[in-house]
Amino acid sequence: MTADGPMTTPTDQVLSKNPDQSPDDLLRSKEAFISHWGEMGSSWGVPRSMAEIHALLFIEGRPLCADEIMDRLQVSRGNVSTTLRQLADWGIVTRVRLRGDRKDHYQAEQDVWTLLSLIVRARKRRELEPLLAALEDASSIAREDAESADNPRAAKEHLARLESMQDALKRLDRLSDRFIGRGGKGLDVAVRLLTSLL
Amino acid sequence: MTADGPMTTPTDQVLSKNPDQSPDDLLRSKEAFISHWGEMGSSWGVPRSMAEIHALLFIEGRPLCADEIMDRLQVSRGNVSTTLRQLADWGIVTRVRLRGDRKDHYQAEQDVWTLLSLIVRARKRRELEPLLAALEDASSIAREDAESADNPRAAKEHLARLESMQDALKRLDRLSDRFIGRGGKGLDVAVRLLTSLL
DNA sequence: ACGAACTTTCAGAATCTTCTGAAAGTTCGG
DNA sequence: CCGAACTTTCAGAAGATTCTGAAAGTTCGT
Repeated sequence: MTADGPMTTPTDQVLSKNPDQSPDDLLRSKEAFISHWGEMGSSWGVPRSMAEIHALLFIEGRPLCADEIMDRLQVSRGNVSTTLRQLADWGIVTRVRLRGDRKDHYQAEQDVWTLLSLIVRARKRRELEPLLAALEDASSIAREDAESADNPRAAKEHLARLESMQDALKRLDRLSDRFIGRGGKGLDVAVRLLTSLL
Repeated sequence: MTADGPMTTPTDQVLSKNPDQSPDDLLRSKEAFISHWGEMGSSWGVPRSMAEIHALLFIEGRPLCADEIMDRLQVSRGNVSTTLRQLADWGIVTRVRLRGDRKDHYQAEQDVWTLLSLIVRARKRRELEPLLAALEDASSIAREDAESADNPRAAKEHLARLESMQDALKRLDRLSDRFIGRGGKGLDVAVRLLTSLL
């Protein structure tokens, strides 16, 4: 610890004397990030408060406890508890125990590419995979039907459409397995690769 | 409801003689596709009925009019009208005029890669770009602050976090411009490329 | 210019999602 | 084992989104 100032308990930053100017630009910038991230989340089917809680943890960088989150974002304890669990399930937030404090603290993944990979992985599991399974079923039905239908032409065209959709999604599915694979750098690598090639 | 007047739409294929077996497997397969696509849409922030209308048009392949959509999916005329306009704005459905019929008919893009590109393009415009603009602002604030703050250390770390997020998203943004760029085959090409390289 | 055919609009209803908060559950030091 | 500290749960409230349907608007043939 370098002594380049008085006691720097991280939380105090907000309360520090701000003699003349700015009504705390740092805080304003954080809040801006939080609300825009929340906004984006909500248009992608992620509850706004979940995205905001994640944004707060990401932008603070340090582990926060439930109470601090409640205060900063004005959300209920129940909501915070439930949401943190989900974020932890996705793997983009980790529970951290601070010495001498019984409270759970939570810290967000700080590497953006790893973060994006984890998000992709979670959504792929929850949404893409079930859809693929369903398409598989629909194709089976269609395939059987294509044999013994009174209109084999229509049945075949239908099957072709289903399969073209299935093929494309399967390809994306397999591809994302690789991105996501080990580490979390897969996505980063893929993006750099494409950028240089295309 | 909404069963007024004599309707002699081409939907009658459904009613074709089905002597002994199947309670129409073709139709069942279509419905399965429609409801799963609707399901997926709704978990990605697309209104279920919008996804279903798109699914119906995609899986039928031929141009359908508002009345046929209303009948098949049991949704209101207003909903169909509004939704079709949005789908047309996204570019994944096109209005088609059929000779000798005053009704508008709508047809869905049939190439899956083109379809996916169009979806990506629309969402990028609606959501990614505004977020990037906001991040730009937040970074400016943070950058100014980093100079004249009482805690330059904290300010710098904050700025670094903001910028790492911004960089990653910008990269994705630029990359998707290229995928989407010409034709609609860009995505297809990118996916094949990656699959062969990774 | 009129009216029939068709489409769009939009206020309010219906529905679905998310959030709250208090009670129940858990954990841990002593 | 008790009680304080903390977390989780979940029924119902609040809020947001989506849908309906009837009225208004548009277009087109005559």
